[in-house]
Amino acid sequence: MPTPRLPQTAWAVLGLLSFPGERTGYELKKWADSSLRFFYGAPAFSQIYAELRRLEGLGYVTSRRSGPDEPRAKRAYAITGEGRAALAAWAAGTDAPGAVSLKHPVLLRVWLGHLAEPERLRALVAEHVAHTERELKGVREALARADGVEAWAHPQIALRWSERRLEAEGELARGMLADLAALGPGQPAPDPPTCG
Amino acid sequence: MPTPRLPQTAWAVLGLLSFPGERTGYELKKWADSSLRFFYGAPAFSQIYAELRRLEGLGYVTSRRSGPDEPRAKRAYAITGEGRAALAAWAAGTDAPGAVSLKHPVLLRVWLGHLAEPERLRALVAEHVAHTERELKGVREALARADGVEAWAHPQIALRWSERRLEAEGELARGMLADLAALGPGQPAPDPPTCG
DNA sequence: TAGGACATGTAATCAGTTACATGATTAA
DNA sequence: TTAATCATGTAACTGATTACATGTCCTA
Repeated sequence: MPTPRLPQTAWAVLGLLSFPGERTGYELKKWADSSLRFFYGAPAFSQIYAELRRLEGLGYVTSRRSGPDEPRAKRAYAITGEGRAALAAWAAGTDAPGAVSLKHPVLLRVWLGHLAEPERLRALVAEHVAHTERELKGVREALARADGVEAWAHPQIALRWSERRLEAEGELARGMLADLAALGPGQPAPDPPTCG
Repeated sequence: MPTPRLPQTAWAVLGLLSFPGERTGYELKKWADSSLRFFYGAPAFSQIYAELRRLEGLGYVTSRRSGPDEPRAKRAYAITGEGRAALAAWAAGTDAPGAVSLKHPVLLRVWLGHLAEPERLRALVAEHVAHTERELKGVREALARADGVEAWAHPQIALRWSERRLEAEGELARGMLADLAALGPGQPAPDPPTCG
């Protein structure tokens, strides 16, 4: 059977399980929140559980419930040989990976800057710089946790990339602040919303 | 009436119409493809048309069909005073703009590098560098088109940000290539997919 | 006169989120 | 004993894409 076409998120969830050990959906979500999210985003709980069910249907993971047979007992998942093979086939796929998708609400507002108060715009970007700083802290913590674990060499590279990318994000925002300032006070204030 | 809660994409489409002139859905799509996409992504044709209908329902845009009354005649849209006021209110909104969303398929594969051939991984990232170069060309063309038009000062800042961000993306990829190389040939080849 | 760009739209589907419900376990 | 965290799931919705249908206008 050829590898079925699955959304990237399904491969991401399966990927989370490709590292040694078995884990619950809840744990997967926590892990995604603390590292996957820096370069791919973290799916909601409900979607992780849905993906796990789909992957189990495909035989890519197996689950073991740890309460005897209460409904909704804790359920730990592990990847199967088949799952590992399918994931490797996907990773090796010679077709181009999908396009990078970037949706940047801050930029959207700057782009529309002609309708905003210059000061408000400046504050928005400044807040983004501060937020980026906080994100950077998060990525560094993840990096510290992954440090020295030989099985996590590649995740570490991804996190290092994320760290540098957040540093760049801060730089970029500061550059934009300068561009905004260079517009000068000659810039007209936005139309008063006295519509007609 | 308070500004209704709309998806960011609706504001983006309305934003496209906030610059002088009236345009068709088709033109909006072309414009989104050549500049909005670098920092926010470009919605599909079908979605642009859908958003335009919604915006017209809200009274934020008006349309003028240029064929007499054939169905599906060319239809040019323009923003209304109400639309401009709503957009300005949204832009000024003190609530935090949504989170930056980044989905990077290349990073997803690098993160899962333990299942791939090192050489394949290297090729993947190298291709990404080449792709980034082509994107950079696109952004520079857009920048050239916007050059000197006083009404496009803010779009220009957004494009300048995009240019720098693509330069950084290339840098980042090259850094990752180095990290990958530093893993050395001591790295074990992936499990042969002889599953069990 | 054929092909490509212009132009608009429908239908089907899907990916993904939010809100909600439920209950066990653990720590203050 | 109360709150937080752990843990799993359903239901409803919606944002957005893909594939398709249709037709005009312009140009090589």
